[in-house]
Amino acid sequence: MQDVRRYPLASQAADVLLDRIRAGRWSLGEKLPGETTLATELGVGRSTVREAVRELAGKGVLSSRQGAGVFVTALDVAEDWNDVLARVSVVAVLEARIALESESAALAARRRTAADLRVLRRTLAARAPARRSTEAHVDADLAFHRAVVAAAHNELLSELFDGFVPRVRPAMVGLLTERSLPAGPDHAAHEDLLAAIVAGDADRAATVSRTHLDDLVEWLS
Amino acid sequence: MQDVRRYPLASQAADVLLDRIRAGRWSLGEKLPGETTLATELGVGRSTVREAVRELAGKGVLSSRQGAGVFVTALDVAEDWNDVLARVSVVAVLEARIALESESAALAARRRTAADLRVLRRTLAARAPARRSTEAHVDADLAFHRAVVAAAHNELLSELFDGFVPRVRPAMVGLLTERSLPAGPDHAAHEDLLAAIVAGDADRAATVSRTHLDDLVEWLS
DNA sequence: CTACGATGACTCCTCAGACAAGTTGAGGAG
DNA sequence: CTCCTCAACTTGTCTGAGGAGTCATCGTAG
Repeated sequence: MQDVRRYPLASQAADVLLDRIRAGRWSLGEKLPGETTLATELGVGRSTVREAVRELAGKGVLSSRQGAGVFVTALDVAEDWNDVLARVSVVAVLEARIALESESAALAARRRTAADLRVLRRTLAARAPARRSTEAHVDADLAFHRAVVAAAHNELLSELFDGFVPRVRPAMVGLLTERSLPAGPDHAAHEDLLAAIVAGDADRAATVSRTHLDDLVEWLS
Repeated sequence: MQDVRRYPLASQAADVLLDRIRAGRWSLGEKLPGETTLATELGVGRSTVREAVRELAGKGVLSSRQGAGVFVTALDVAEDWNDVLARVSVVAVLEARIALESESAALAARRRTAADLRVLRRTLAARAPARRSTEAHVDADLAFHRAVVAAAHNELLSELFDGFVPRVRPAMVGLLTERSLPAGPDHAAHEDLLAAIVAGDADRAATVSRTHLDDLVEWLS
Protein backbone atom coordinates (compact mmCIF):
# COMPACT_ATOMS: atom_id res chain seq x y z
CA MET A 1 0.00 0.00 0.00
CA GLN A 2 1.61 3.17 -1.14
CA ASP A 3 1.58 6.16 1.12
CA VAL A 4 0.03 8.19 -1.65
CA ARG A 5 -1.60 11.16 -0.07
CA ARG A 6 -4.95 11.51 -1.80
CA TYR A 7 -5.46 15.17 -2.46
CA PRO A 8 -8.93 16.54 -1.84
CA LEU A 9 -10.72 17.75 -4.92
CA ALA A 10 -10.77 21.27 -3.57
CA SER A 11 -6.99 21.40 -3.32
CA GLN A 12 -6.66 19.89 -6.77
CA ALA A 13 -8.98 22.57 -8.11
CA ALA A 14 -6.89 25.21 -6.34
CA ASP A 15 -3.76 23.84 -7.99
CA VAL A 16 -5.40 23.94 -11.39
CA LEU A 17 -6.50 27.53 -10.88
CA LEU A 18 -3.04 28.54 -9.62
CA ASP A 19 -1.42 26.94 -12.63
CA ARG A 20 -3.74 28.84 -14.93
CA ILE A 21 -2.93 32.07 -13.15
CA ARG A 22 0.78 31.35 -13.43
CA ALA A 23 0.30 30.62 -17.10
CA GLY A 24 -1.13 34.11 -17.52
CA ARG A 25 -4.64 33.06 -18.36
CA TRP A 26 -5.87 35.92 -16.20
CA SER A 27 -3.85 39.04 -15.59
CA LEU A 28 -3.50 40.94 -12.34
CA GLY A 29 -6.80 42.35 -11.12
CA GLU A 30 -8.82 40.48 -13.69
CA LYS A 31 -12.07 38.77 -12.83
CA LEU A 32 -12.38 35.01 -12.96
CA PRO A 33 -15.46 33.32 -14.41
CA GLY A 34 -18.32 32.78 -12.00
CA GLU A 35 -18.32 29.95 -9.51
CA THR A 36 -20.97 28.02 -11.40
CA THR A 37 -19.03 28.40 -14.64
CA LEU A 38 -15.80 27.25 -13.00
CA ALA A 39 -17.65 24.36 -11.40
CA THR A 40 -18.88 22.93 -14.69
CA GLU A 41 -15.57 23.77 -16.33
CA LEU A 42 -13.58 21.87 -13.71
CA GLY A 43 -16.20 19.17 -13.35
CA VAL A 44 -16.71 19.68 -9.62
CA GLY A 45 -19.44 21.06 -7.42
CA ARG A 46 -19.82 24.68 -6.58
CA SER A 47 -18.85 24.22 -2.92
CA THR A 48 -15.62 22.61 -4.03
CA VAL A 49 -14.82 25.59 -6.23
CA ARG A 50 -15.58 27.89 -3.34
CA GLU A 51 -13.17 26.03 -1.09
CA ALA A 52 -10.49 26.14 -3.77
CA VAL A 53 -10.97 29.88 -4.09
CA ARG A 54 -10.80 30.25 -0.31
CA GLU A 55 -7.56 28.32 -0.21
CA LEU A 56 -6.00 30.60 -2.80
CA ALA A 57 -7.46 33.60 -0.99
CA GLY A 58 -5.59 32.42 2.09
CA LYS A 59 -2.42 32.39 0.03
CA GLY A 60 -3.14 35.93 -1.12
CA VAL A 61 -3.58 35.03 -4.77
CA LEU A 62 -7.33 35.56 -5.09
CA SER A 63 -9.82 37.91 -3.53
CA SER A 64 -13.58 37.64 -3.84
CA ARG A 65 -16.15 40.37 -3.42
CA GLN A 66 -19.78 39.51 -2.94
CA GLY A 67 -21.85 40.47 -5.93
CA ALA A 68 -18.81 41.39 -8.00
CA GLY A 69 -16.74 38.26 -8.51
CA VAL A 70 -13.37 36.70 -7.81
CA PHE A 71 -10.28 38.70 -8.74
CA VAL A 72 -6.59 37.96 -9.11
CA THR A 73 -4.53 39.82 -6.51
CA ALA A 74 -1.17 38.15 -7.14
CA LEU A 75 0.28 36.24 -10.06
CA ASP A 76 2.01 33.71 -7.83
CA VAL A 77 2.26 32.57 -4.25
CA ALA A 78 4.78 34.46 -2.16
CA GLU A 79 7.45 31.90 -1.41
CA ASP A 80 7.59 31.05 2.22
CA TRP A 81 10.60 32.45 4.00
CA ASN A 82 11.03 29.29 6.02
CA ASP A 83 11.14 27.20 2.87
CA VAL A 84 13.98 29.28 1.49
CA LEU A 85 15.86 29.14 4.78
CA ALA A 86 15.36 25.40 5.05
CA ARG A 87 16.74 24.95 1.55
CA VAL A 88 19.95 26.93 1.90
CA SER A 89 22.97 25.85 3.91
CA VAL A 90 23.80 27.10 7.36
CA VAL A 91 26.92 28.72 5.93
CA ALA A 92 24.77 30.70 3.52
CA VAL A 93 22.66 31.93 6.40
CA LEU A 94 25.74 32.88 8.36
CA GLU A 95 27.08 34.83 5.40
CA ALA A 96 23.82 36.72 5.27
CA ARG A 97 24.13 37.29 8.99
CA ILE A 98 27.60 38.75 8.49
CA ALA A 99 26.22 41.15 5.92
CA LEU A 100 23.29 42.08 8.09
CA GLU A 101 24.97 42.29 11.46
CA SER A 102 28.17 44.07 10.52
CA GLU A 103 26.14 46.81 8.88
CA SER A 104 23.77 46.86 11.84
CA ALA A 105 26.73 47.18 14.20
CA ALA A 106 27.97 50.20 12.28
CA LEU A 107 24.54 51.81 12.32
CA ALA A 108 24.13 50.95 15.99
CA ALA A 109 27.37 52.72 16.82
CA ARG A 110 25.91 55.88 15.32
CA ARG A 111 22.33 55.66 16.48
CA ARG A 112 22.31 53.77 19.77
CA THR A 113 20.30 55.42 22.52
CA ALA A 114 20.73 55.13 26.25
CA ALA A 115 17.97 52.54 26.30
CA ASP A 116 19.78 50.52 23.64
CA LEU A 117 22.97 50.53 25.71
CA ARG A 118 21.08 49.30 28.74
CA VAL A 119 19.65 46.38 26.79
CA LEU A 120 23.05 45.60 25.29
CA ARG A 121 24.76 45.57 28.69
CA ARG A 122 22.04 43.44 30.18
CA THR A 123 22.02 40.85 27.42
CA LEU A 124 25.82 40.73 27.41
CA ALA A 125 25.81 40.10 31.16
CA ALA A 126 23.24 37.35 30.72
CA ARG A 127 25.50 35.76 28.15
CA ALA A 128 28.43 35.44 30.55
CA PRO A 129 27.60 32.43 32.74
CA ALA A 130 28.48 29.53 30.47
CA ARG A 131 27.48 27.06 33.15
CA ARG A 132 23.92 26.70 31.94
CA SER A 133 22.48 24.45 29.27
CA THR A 134 23.56 24.76 25.68
CA GLU A 135 20.17 26.06 24.62
CA ALA A 136 20.19 28.77 27.25
CA HIS A 137 23.64 29.84 26.16
CA VAL A 138 22.60 30.02 22.50
CA ASP A 139 19.48 31.97 23.42
CA ALA A 140 21.51 34.45 25.45
CA ASP A 141 23.96 34.84 22.59
CA LEU A 142 21.19 35.44 20.07
CA ALA A 143 19.56 37.92 22.43
CA PHE A 144 22.73 40.01 22.45
CA HIS A 145 23.08 39.87 18.69
CA ARG A 146 19.46 40.80 18.37
CA ALA A 147 19.97 43.78 20.63
CA VAL A 148 22.80 44.99 18.40
CA VAL A 149 20.57 44.79 15.34
CA ALA A 150 17.73 46.49 17.20
CA ALA A 151 20.07 49.36 18.14
CA ALA A 152 20.48 50.10 14.44
CA HIS A 153 16.86 51.32 14.46
CA ASN A 154 16.01 49.81 11.13
CA GLU A 155 12.89 47.69 11.25
CA LEU A 156 13.71 45.78 8.10
CA LEU A 157 17.09 44.66 9.46
CA SER A 158 15.42 43.54 12.68
CA GLU A 159 12.79 41.59 10.80
CA LEU A 160 15.42 39.88 8.70
CA PHE A 161 17.41 38.91 11.78
CA ASP A 162 14.31 37.52 13.45
CA GLY A 163 13.63 35.54 10.32
CA PHE A 164 17.06 33.94 10.51
CA VAL A 165 16.79 32.90 14.14
CA PRO A 166 14.56 29.82 13.68
CA ARG A 167 17.13 28.47 11.22
CA VAL A 168 20.25 29.44 13.14
CA ARG A 169 19.22 28.44 16.65
CA PRO A 170 18.75 24.69 16.15
CA ALA A 171 21.95 24.55 14.11
CA MET A 172 23.94 26.30 16.82
CA VAL A 173 22.48 24.13 19.54
CA GLY A 174 23.29 21.01 17.58
CA LEU A 175 26.85 22.06 16.88
CA LEU A 176 27.58 23.20 20.41
CA THR A 177 26.43 19.91 21.91
CA GLU A 178 28.98 18.07 19.80
CA ARG A 179 31.96 20.27 20.53
CA SER A 180 32.25 23.43 22.51
CA LEU A 181 33.34 26.80 21.23
CA PRO A 182 36.34 28.40 22.98
CA ALA A 183 34.48 30.54 25.45
CA GLY A 184 37.18 33.06 26.29
CA PRO A 185 37.86 34.69 22.91
CA ASP A 186 34.19 34.37 22.03
CA HIS A 187 33.10 36.43 24.98
CA ALA A 188 35.91 38.93 24.48
CA ALA A 189 34.68 39.60 20.96
CA HIS A 190 31.25 40.48 22.29
CA GLU A 191 32.72 42.86 24.82
CA ASP A 192 34.79 44.51 22.12
CA LEU A 193 31.68 44.93 20.00
CA LEU A 194 29.79 46.57 22.82
CA ALA A 195 32.74 48.85 23.57
CA ALA A 196 32.88 49.97 19.94
CA ILE A 197 29.15 50.71 19.92
CA VAL A 198 29.44 52.63 23.17
CA ALA A 199 32.34 54.63 21.74
CA GLY A 200 30.36 55.34 18.58
CA ASP A 201 33.11 53.85 16.44
CA ALA A 202 31.12 52.56 13.47
CA ASP A 203 34.06 51.15 11.52
CA ARG A 204 35.43 49.25 14.46
CA ALA A 205 31.99 47.92 15.39
CA ALA A 206 31.52 46.59 11.89
CA THR A 207 34.99 45.06 11.86
CA VAL A 208 34.59 43.36 15.23
CA SER A 209 31.18 42.00 14.29
CA ARG A 210 32.50 40.70 11.00
CA THR A 211 35.59 38.98 12.38
CA HIS A 212 33.53 37.46 15.18
CA LEU A 213 31.12 35.86 12.74
CA ASP A 214 33.94 34.96 10.37
CA ASP A 215 35.52 33.02 13.22
CA LEU A 216 32.22 31.28 13.76
CA VAL A 217 32.02 30.22 10.12
CA GLU A 218 35.61 29.02 10.19
CA TRP A 219 35.06 27.15 13.43
CA LEU A 220 32.16 25.12 12.10
CA SER A 221 33.83 24.33 8.76
CA MET B 1 -21.98 55.91 3.59
CA GLN B 2 -18.94 54.41 5.13
CA ASP B 3 -16.71 52.23 3.09
CA VAL B 4 -16.85 49.56 5.75
CA ARG B 5 -15.80 46.36 4.11
CA ARG B 6 -18.17 43.70 5.39
CA TYR B 7 -16.08 40.68 6.09
CA PRO B 8 -17.61 37.37 5.07
CA LEU B 9 -18.55 35.12 7.93
CA ALA B 10 -16.03 32.55 6.77
CA SER B 11 -13.17 35.04 7.08
CA GLN B 12 -14.43 36.15 10.46
CA ALA B 13 -14.54 32.54 11.58
CA ALA B 14 -10.99 32.09 10.28
CA ASP B 15 -9.87 35.10 12.31
CA VAL B 16 -11.50 33.72 15.42
CA LEU B 17 -9.82 30.36 14.95
CA LEU B 18 -6.45 31.99 14.29
CA ASP B 19 -6.80 34.09 17.42
CA ARG B 20 -7.57 30.99 19.44
CA ILE B 21 -4.55 29.24 18.00
CA ARG B 22 -2.37 32.24 18.81
CA ALA B 23 -3.79 32.24 22.32
CA GLY B 24 -2.56 28.68 22.71
CA ARG B 25 -5.94 27.04 22.94
CA TRP B 26 -4.61 24.24 20.78
CA SER B 27 -0.95 23.32 20.68
CA LEU B 28 1.07 22.34 17.63
CA GLY B 29 -0.18 19.17 16.03
CA GLU B 30 -3.29 19.05 18.16
CA LYS B 31 -6.66 18.19 16.69
CA LEU B 32 -9.43 20.74 16.52
CA PRO B 33 -13.02 19.87 17.37
CA GLY B 34 -15.13 18.49 14.53
CA GLU B 35 -16.79 20.68 11.95
CA THR B 36 -20.24 20.28 13.43
CA THR B 37 -18.96 21.14 16.89
CA LEU B 38 -17.12 24.21 15.65
CA ALA B 39 -20.16 25.24 13.65
CA THR B 40 -22.49 25.31 16.64
CA GLU B 41 -19.72 26.78 18.79
CA LEU B 42 -19.15 29.67 16.39
CA GLY B 43 -22.80 29.97 15.50
CA VAL B 44 -22.31 29.43 11.76
CA GLY B 45 -23.02 26.72 9.24
CA ARG B 46 -20.74 23.81 8.51
CA SER B 47 -19.76 25.03 5.06
CA THR B 48 -18.72 28.32 6.58
CA VAL B 49 -16.49 26.51 9.03
CA ARG B 50 -15.09 24.46 6.18
CA GLU B 51 -14.22 27.58 4.21
CA ALA B 52 -12.60 29.12 7.26
CA VAL B 53 -10.49 26.00 7.72
CA ARG B 54 -9.56 26.06 4.03
CA GLU B 55 -8.47 29.66 4.30
CA LEU B 56 -6.20 28.87 7.23
CA ALA B 57 -4.99 25.78 5.40
CA GLY B 58 -3.96 28.09 2.57
CA LYS B 59 -1.97 30.11 5.07
CA GLY B 60 -0.32 26.94 6.32
CA VAL B 61 -1.79 27.11 9.80
CA LEU B 62 -4.19 24.19 9.59
CA SER B 63 -4.18 20.87 7.79
CA SER B 64 -7.13 18.52 7.50
CA ARG B 65 -7.06 14.80 6.89
CA GLN B 66 -10.18 12.99 5.83
CA GLY B 67 -11.46 10.74 8.54
CA ALA B 68 -8.97 11.98 11.10
CA GLY B 69 -9.68 15.63 11.71
CA VAL B 70 -8.21 19.11 11.42
CA PHE B 71 -4.78 19.66 12.92
CA VAL B 72 -2.66 22.68 13.80
CA THR B 73 0.47 22.83 11.66
CA ALA B 74 1.70 26.29 12.67
CA LEU B 75 1.02 28.50 15.65
CA ASP B 76 0.94 31.70 13.61
CA VAL B 77 0.90 32.97 10.05
CA ALA B 78 4.27 33.72 8.52
CA GLU B 79 4.24 37.47 8.08
CA ASP B 80 4.17 38.44 4.48
CA TRP B 81 7.42 39.87 3.24
CA ASN B 82 5.66 42.45 1.13
CA ASP B 83 3.76 43.73 4.12
CA VAL B 84 7.00 44.35 5.98
CA LEU B 85 8.57 46.03 2.98
CA ALA B 86 5.53 48.21 2.43
CA ARG B 87 5.66 49.32 6.03
CA VAL B 88 9.29 50.36 6.24
CA SER B 89 10.79 53.42 4.61
CA VAL B 90 12.75 53.42 1.39
CA VAL B 91 15.82 54.52 3.34
CA ALA B 92 15.51 51.43 5.55
CA VAL B 93 15.38 49.25 2.47
CA LEU B 94 18.42 50.98 1.03
CA GLU B 95 20.33 50.44 4.24
CA ALA B 96 19.51 46.77 4.03
CA ARG B 97 20.65 46.83 0.42
CA ILE B 98 23.97 48.35 1.50
CA ALA B 99 24.44 45.55 4.00
CA LEU B 100 23.47 42.91 1.50
CA GLU B 101 25.22 44.22 -1.60
CA SER B 102 28.52 45.27 -0.09
CA GLU B 103 28.93 41.80 1.40
CA SER B 104 27.81 40.24 -1.86
CA ALA B 105 30.35 42.32 -3.75
CA ALA B 106 33.12 41.05 -1.49
CA LEU B 107 32.00 37.45 -1.92
CA ALA B 108 31.60 37.97 -5.66
CA ALA B 109 35.20 39.17 -5.91
CA ARG B 110 36.32 35.85 -4.45
CA ARG B 111 33.90 33.48 -6.12
CA ARG B 112 32.99 34.94 -9.49
CA THR B 113 33.22 32.52 -12.37
CA ALA B 114 33.83 33.26 -16.02
CA ALA B 115 30.09 33.01 -16.62
CA ASP B 116 29.45 35.54 -13.86
CA LEU B 117 31.88 37.99 -15.43
CA ARG B 118 30.15 37.63 -18.80
CA VAL B 119 26.79 38.47 -17.24
CA LEU B 120 28.28 41.38 -15.32
CA ARG B 121 29.87 42.86 -18.44
CA ARG B 122 26.71 42.42 -20.44
CA THR B 123 24.41 44.01 -17.86
CA LEU B 124 26.87 46.86 -17.33
CA ALA B 125 26.93 47.53 -21.06
CA ALA B 126 23.13 47.47 -21.16
CA ARG B 127 23.13 50.06 -18.40
CA ALA B 128 25.20 52.54 -20.39
CA PRO B 129 22.75 54.13 -22.85
CA ALA B 130 20.90 56.59 -20.61
CA ARG B 131 18.81 57.73 -23.56
CA ARG B 132 16.00 55.31 -22.87
CA SER B 133 13.02 55.61 -20.59
CA THR B 134 13.43 55.95 -16.85
CA GLU B 135 11.97 52.53 -16.22
CA ALA B 136 14.32 50.87 -18.66
CA HIS B 137 17.26 52.61 -17.03
CA VAL B 138 16.19 51.48 -13.55
CA ASP B 139 15.67 47.94 -14.79
CA ALA B 140 19.12 47.87 -16.36
CA ASP B 141 20.64 49.23 -13.16
CA LEU B 142 18.89 46.63 -11.03
CA ALA B 143 19.94 43.90 -13.44
CA PHE B 144 23.59 44.79 -12.89
CA HIS B 145 23.19 44.91 -9.13
CA ARG B 146 21.42 41.60 -9.26
CA ALA B 147 24.24 40.10 -11.25
CA VAL B 148 26.70 41.20 -8.58
CA VAL B 149 24.65 39.51 -5.88
CA ALA B 150 24.25 36.40 -8.01
CA ALA B 151 28.03 36.22 -8.44
CA ALA B 152 28.33 35.78 -4.67
CA HIS B 153 26.83 32.32 -5.14
CA ASN B 154 24.66 32.52 -2.04
CA GLU B 155 21.04 31.69 -2.73
CA LEU B 156 19.78 33.40 0.38
CA LEU B 157 21.40 36.70 -0.56
CA SER B 158 19.92 36.44 -4.03
CA GLU B 159 16.46 35.73 -2.67
CA LEU B 160 16.69 38.69 -0.33
CA PHE B 161 17.74 40.99 -3.15
CA ASP B 162 14.88 39.77 -5.32
CA GLY B 163 12.54 40.43 -2.45
CA PHE B 164 13.67 44.03 -2.25
CA VAL B 165 13.23 44.78 -5.93
CA PRO B 166 9.43 45.19 -5.96
CA ARG B 167 9.83 47.83 -3.28
CA VAL B 168 12.89 49.57 -4.68
CA ARG B 169 11.96 49.70 -8.34
CA PRO B 170 8.84 51.88 -8.14
CA ALA B 171 10.59 54.19 -5.68
CA MET B 172 13.57 54.63 -7.97
CA VAL B 173 11.40 55.22 -11.00
CA GLY B 174 9.39 57.78 -9.12
CA LEU B 175 12.43 59.64 -7.86
CA LEU B 176 14.25 59.62 -11.18
CA THR B 177 11.31 61.10 -13.01
CA GLU B 178 11.39 64.10 -10.69
CA ARG B 179 15.10 64.82 -10.85
CA SER B 180 17.89 63.00 -12.59
CA LEU B 181 20.91 61.42 -10.99
CA PRO B 182 24.31 62.64 -12.18
CA ALA B 183 24.98 59.97 -14.77
CA GLY B 184 28.75 60.28 -15.08
CA PRO B 185 29.93 59.45 -11.54
CA ASP B 186 27.11 56.94 -11.20
CA HIS B 187 28.28 54.93 -14.16
CA ALA B 188 31.91 55.24 -13.12
CA ALA B 189 31.09 53.67 -9.77
CA HIS B 190 29.62 50.66 -11.52
CA GLU B 191 32.70 50.27 -13.68
CA ASP B 192 34.91 50.49 -10.61
CA LEU B 193 32.84 47.81 -8.93
CA LEU B 194 33.15 45.49 -11.89
CA ALA B 195 36.90 46.13 -12.07
CA ALA B 196 37.29 45.24 -8.40
CA ILE B 197 35.35 42.02 -8.86
CA VAL B 198 37.39 41.12 -11.92
CA ALA B 199 40.59 41.79 -9.98
CA GLY B 200 39.34 39.66 -7.10
CA ASP B 201 39.80 42.55 -4.69
CA ALA B 202 37.11 41.82 -2.09
CA ASP B 203 37.77 44.80 0.16
CA ARG B 204 37.73 47.28 -2.68
CA ALA B 205 34.58 45.73 -4.17
CA ALA B 206 32.79 46.08 -0.84
CA THR B 207 33.99 49.64 -0.42
CA VAL B 208 32.97 50.73 -3.91
CA SER B 209 29.56 49.10 -3.54
CA ARG B 210 29.03 50.75 -0.18
CA THR B 211 30.04 54.25 -1.21
CA HIS B 212 27.96 53.95 -4.36
CA LEU B 213 24.82 53.13 -2.40
CA ASP B 214 25.71 55.66 0.30
CA ASP B 215 25.76 58.31 -2.41
CA LEU B 216 22.34 57.12 -3.51
CA VAL B 217 20.95 57.47 0.01
CA GLU B 218 22.50 60.91 0.35
CA TRP B 219 21.21 61.97 -3.05
CA LEU B 220 17.61 61.18 -2.23
CA SER B 221 17.72 62.73 1.24
C1' DC C 1 -2.10 -13.96 27.45
C1' DT C 2 -1.14 -12.15 22.91
C1' DA C 3 -1.97 -11.02 18.11
C1' DC C 4 -5.08 -9.88 14.77
C1' DG C 5 -9.19 -8.97 12.18
C1' DA C 6 -13.93 -7.17 12.10
C1' DT C 7 -16.80 -3.54 13.34
C1' DG C 8 -18.90 0.69 14.39
C1' DA C 9 -18.56 5.43 15.62
C1' DC C 10 -16.54 9.48 14.21
C1' DT C 11 -14.31 12.36 10.96
C1' DC C 12 -13.73 15.03 6.70
C1' DC C 13 -15.14 15.27 1.53
C1' DT C 14 -18.35 16.26 -2.06
C1' DC C 15 -22.54 17.39 -4.12
C1' DA C 16 -27.09 19.60 -4.72
C1' DG C 17 -30.51 22.93 -3.79
C1' DA C 18 -32.39 27.01 -1.84
C1' DC C 19 -32.39 31.69 -0.43
C1' DA C 20 -30.03 36.05 1.10
C1' DA C 21 -27.12 39.93 0.05
C1' DG C 22 -24.32 42.72 -2.88
C1' DT C 23 -22.89 44.56 -7.60
C1' DT C 24 -23.42 46.06 -12.14
C1' DG C 25 -25.22 47.68 -16.34
C1' DA C 26 -29.16 48.55 -19.20
C1' DG C 27 -33.11 51.14 -19.96
C1' DG C 28 -36.71 54.44 -18.81
C1' DA C 29 -38.32 58.88 -16.52
C1' DG C 30 -37.45 63.58 -15.84
C1' DC D 1 -28.06 64.60 -20.69
C1' DT D 2 -28.73 63.02 -15.77
C1' DC D 3 -30.57 60.29 -12.48
C1' DC D 4 -33.32 56.48 -10.82
C1' DT D 5 -35.22 51.91 -11.05
C1' DC D 6 -34.77 47.35 -11.75
C1' DA D 7 -33.47 42.97 -13.41
C1' DA D 8 -29.72 39.81 -14.10
C1' DC D 9 -25.73 38.08 -12.27
C1' DT D 10 -22.47 37.48 -8.67
C1' DT D 11 -20.78 35.70 -4.17
C1' DG D 12 -22.32 34.39 0.77
C1' DT D 13 -24.61 31.19 3.82
C1' DC D 14 -27.25 27.32 5.35
C1' DT D 15 -29.16 22.66 5.19
C1' DG D 16 -29.42 17.87 4.03
C1' DA D 17 -27.66 13.76 2.10
C1' DG D 18 -24.42 10.28 1.07
C1' DG D 19 -19.46 8.71 0.24
C1' DA D 20 -14.94 7.71 1.93
C1' DG D 21 -11.22 7.46 5.24
C1' DT D 22 -9.50 6.85 10.13
C1' DC D 23 -9.22 5.06 14.60
C1' DA D 24 -10.34 2.70 18.86
C1' DT D 25 -12.72 -1.01 20.70
C1' DC D 26 -13.88 -5.69 21.10
C1' DG D 27 -14.18 -10.40 20.14
C1' DT D 28 -11.84 -14.36 18.50
C1' DA D 29 -8.13 -17.44 17.08
C1' DG D 30 -3.62 -18.93 18.17
